[in-house]
Amino acid sequence: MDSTKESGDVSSDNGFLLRVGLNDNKAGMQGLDKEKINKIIMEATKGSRFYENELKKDQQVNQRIEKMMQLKDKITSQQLLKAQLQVRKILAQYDPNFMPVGLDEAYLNITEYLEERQNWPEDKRKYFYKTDNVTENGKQDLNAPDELKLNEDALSSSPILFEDNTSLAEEQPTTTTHLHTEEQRDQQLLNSIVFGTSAQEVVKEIRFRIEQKTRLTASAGIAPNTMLAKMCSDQNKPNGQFRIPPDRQAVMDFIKDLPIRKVPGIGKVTEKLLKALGILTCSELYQQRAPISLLFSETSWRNFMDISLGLGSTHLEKDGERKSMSTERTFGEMNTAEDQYDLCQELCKDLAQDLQKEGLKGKTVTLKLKNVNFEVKTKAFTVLSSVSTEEEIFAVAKELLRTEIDSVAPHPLRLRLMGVRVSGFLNEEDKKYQQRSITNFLKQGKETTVLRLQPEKSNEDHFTKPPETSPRESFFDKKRAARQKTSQEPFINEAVDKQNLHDMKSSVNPMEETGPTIGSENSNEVKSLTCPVCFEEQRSSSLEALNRHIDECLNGTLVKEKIATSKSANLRENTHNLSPYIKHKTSDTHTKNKMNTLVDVGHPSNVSKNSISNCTEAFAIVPSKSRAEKEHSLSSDTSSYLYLDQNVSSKISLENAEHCENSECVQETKSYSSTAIQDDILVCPVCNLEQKTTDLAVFNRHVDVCLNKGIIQELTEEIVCPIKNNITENSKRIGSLGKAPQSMNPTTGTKRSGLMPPQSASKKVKTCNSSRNIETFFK
DNA sequence: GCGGATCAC
DNA sequence: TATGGTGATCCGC
Repeated sequence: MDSTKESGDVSSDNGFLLRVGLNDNKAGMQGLDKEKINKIIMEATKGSRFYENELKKDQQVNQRIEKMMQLKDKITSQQLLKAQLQVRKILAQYDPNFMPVGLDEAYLNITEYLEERQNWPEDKRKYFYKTDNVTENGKQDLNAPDELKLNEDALSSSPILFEDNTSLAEEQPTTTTHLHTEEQRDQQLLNSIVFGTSAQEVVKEIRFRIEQKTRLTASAGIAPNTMLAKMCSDQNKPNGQFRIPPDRQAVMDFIKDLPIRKVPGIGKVTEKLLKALGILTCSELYQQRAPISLLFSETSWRNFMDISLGLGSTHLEKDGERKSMSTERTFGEMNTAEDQYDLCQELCKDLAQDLQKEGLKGKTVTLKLKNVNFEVKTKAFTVLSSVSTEEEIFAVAKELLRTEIDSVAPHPLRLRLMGVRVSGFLNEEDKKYQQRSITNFLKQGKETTVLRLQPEKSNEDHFTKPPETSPRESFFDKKRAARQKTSQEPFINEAVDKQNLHDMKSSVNPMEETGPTIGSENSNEVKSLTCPVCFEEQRSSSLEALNRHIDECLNGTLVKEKIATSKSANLRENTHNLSPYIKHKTSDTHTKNKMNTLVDVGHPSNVSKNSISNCTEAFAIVPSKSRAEKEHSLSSDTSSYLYLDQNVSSKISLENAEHCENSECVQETKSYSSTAIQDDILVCPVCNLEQKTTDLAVFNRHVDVCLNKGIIQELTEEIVCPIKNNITENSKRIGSLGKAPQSMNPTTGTKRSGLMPPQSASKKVKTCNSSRNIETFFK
């Protein structure tokens, strides 16, 4: 914000000097001390009517500029949006399930379309292009459809953007119906083009239509899989296409001398690492597979091998659910805590708005900081419930920021970037569940938790003032102090405590933030005392007695709950209903290694130097979202990848049994075993009692009961939603597979199965143990 | 889960 | 060319 203001001032100064100051562009004026002279002029004229008037006029011009820029942003974003829609409409005709990548790329599987097209009459494959003056340059005969690259002159000299022309011939690839005169007819025929039935032809057609419609050119790659298609699209970059036939030899020929950097997924760093091993090309990647297997992770090695063999994904995954959302900002050095908290809150506000637009609630808040030395640091914290509002996010982010500020005190944090991210989104089911449990929890536990807190005086406004440095007493303070054996980062403890407070919305101070989910009304009135842990109403009205009870409850000494150890199947349902601590994941099928045909359509009118007139204009029109995005759009491609499912030659498969092990499963196993399971003994993190059972479903149920005793009944009565997961099977694996290799391919590995609720067992459990100190705390 | 790092666009 | 912004993933803890 400051930087904007600054640059605004600077530019207006410059503008003003342009008006009043010395113009040294004239002949014979070079070499003079321009600045000095300008200074003298300014001084001399300052205060004069002329000066004032010039100033006024200059300001008016500045205002005009500002308005103009706003308008420009508006226009450009609309136009780009329109172009995007148009392109997508076209692509959908070739593959309704095409996969967009970003704003300007897409993968298509045109196998089916191609089959269908084989029998199409010529008329159905004929398109018209419109030009301003056909006769002018005589280059309109697009007679080179057999060339790999479309006649560039022809394509780029058809610069009509059919803005409002809905009767655009391109839309109706039939001939004469809308022609009125012979002349028009001849004209149209002259400007028509028929595309063939091959993949190459189809892709040419697509590119042609895109350009006619939007004036954006595109590059394309056609290959047996997405990876190859993408690399193909690079081959004839500005406004061209390239095809690798679905043939093993062709693939290997293509791959052979390809620099590894061309491979999607291999970036600057990986390139350098491999280079150090003398690996520059894909074939060298294969030759050096032995050392690579020793020097890189299993995942990386597999990925490298896939690359060197030309293997890539052959199915287009639908856009998965979003996994995180963030916002960040770069600025000139910011070093006062106050500014930093303010900015942090602003980011939270923006993020909250974005989250709410998509109706998302997440559990993990991550603060990202970049200092003036460009060093990046992230700090994350996961809450027990979820966050979505500005206040909720800020409550966490603020604490994360506070730690960082404190960590360098008394020096200031010298920041150049700050960002806030929310991840760990709840699915619909979780949302319902959380809402229920939180409301119930609060209903029942609110008063007591309020009472449990130490009185506090401050009226501090957390949102605008730097928070005090001394941690406040809170719900868990005593417990923590008593139990904490390992020394923890002070911040984390504090944050956890505060978050617990926050979760319970149990502000001691009514002036303090009160979340929207629960009002603070009556929070001072105590009618009954209910233990927030076991939800049992307490007979004694003595707060001390209650506190003692809570202590005991947390210690587990009061928990008499006996969990049945039977492994009855219906536990699965219960587990699900209560809270899905453990869920079985389906393994993603590793389909990657089929040799299929993939096409990559298009680059953007990559503003190649020779087609600038054609493309620049179109690309200058870019959404207003960010300057960076604009620049990016100016320099990159609208590529679409076409995927042809022509099965081919040798199927080189790296698949083996390990692929059955979904990486998430493995990870779950690992983390779970590191938290709750040790040597097959399950210890409830709430009551701290050893559980006799080894059945995780049973164990989970116990944890549920422990945590949500009051709510459980209600939920089990109301929600019946059987799941298919085989928990028993899963639970058997857990513990024994703790060190199973993570074998998924990065492109398919960590995608969540659409059928499965995203909350994994480990996540839930880990949430309970939500941070290291909580874990310790419970122990 | 956390934090650092890499990568794509 | 360098720098930004957003989102995803991996890896070692």
